[in-house]
Amino acid sequence: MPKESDELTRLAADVRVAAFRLTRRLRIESDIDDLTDTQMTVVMRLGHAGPATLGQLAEFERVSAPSMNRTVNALAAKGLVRRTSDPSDGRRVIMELTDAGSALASTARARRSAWLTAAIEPLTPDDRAALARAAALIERMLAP
Amino acid sequence: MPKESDELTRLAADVRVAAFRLTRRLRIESDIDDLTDTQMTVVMRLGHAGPATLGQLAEFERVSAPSMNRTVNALAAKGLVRRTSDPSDGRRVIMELTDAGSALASTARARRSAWLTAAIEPLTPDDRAALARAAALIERMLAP
DNA sequence: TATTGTTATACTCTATAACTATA
DNA sequence: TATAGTTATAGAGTATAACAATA
Repeated sequence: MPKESDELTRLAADVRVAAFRLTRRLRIESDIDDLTDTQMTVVMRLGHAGPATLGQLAEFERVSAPSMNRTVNALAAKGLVRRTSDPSDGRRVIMELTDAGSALASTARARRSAWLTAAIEPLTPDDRAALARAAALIERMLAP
Repeated sequence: MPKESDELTRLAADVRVAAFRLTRRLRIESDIDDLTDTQMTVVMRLGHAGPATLGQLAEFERVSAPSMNRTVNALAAKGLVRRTSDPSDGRRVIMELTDAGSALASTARARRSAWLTAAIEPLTPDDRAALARAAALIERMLAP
């Protein structure tokens, strides 16, 4: 009979591997020409979490401010992101998606969902419940 | 009462978001100085799936052969990866981890597992079972 | 003086095209 | 001729340091 800690370690490894593989696959599904991974990540972040300052984006993506500035410049040049100044603090610049940027985020989201929805569709109600529960558990783990 | 398809879409979105967030967090946990994300990914791949040719690595990581060649050069310069020629086909070059590379992969794996194991440890047996089942389901979805 | 963003500069990652060696 | 890998060159991402504007 395996030790309790062995089971834990095994489960952690299984969850980790599943998350990495699924993420990789979903990223492939949502691949969009003319946008690098970095740029796509920022578009998805703005689409999901709404407008953000340059510093917030840099911190979340864990890149330097100059690096994020460059990425935002590229997205702005493509007409996907718009800069507006914060009325309450002149130092701050708010980044938000343009209509084209929102549309692109929606398209990418739809592609990802399409693949995953098709994969989930044939599952039994019990299986689906397990997935739902696991997703909720992970969200709880990640919560501050 | 929501339509069946709405539930599906919602579940797919929840699973997708959970996988992305967990992956991001796990990547941060395994951050190791002096190795870029790309380099670390290749080390983990070789550690997990064993030796591979340059072409196989490039295809799996979805980068060009020259790009992967450069990454492998960097890893070889750091003493983490070793090139050996395929005895059965002189064109091919097999990449494999050195002892130092294997050790580094183990360290990264341990760091990731440490965080996730700690997060799973306080869960009830039912919750753990849901995670295990979800991980197995995802592996099945990804299977060819 | 501290914070937010930007510019300057240098190094790494990436791709396409051209080249070498082997099948 | 086709395939696996490498080298050459150019464009994009990244970081640190220095600068500008606002709090």
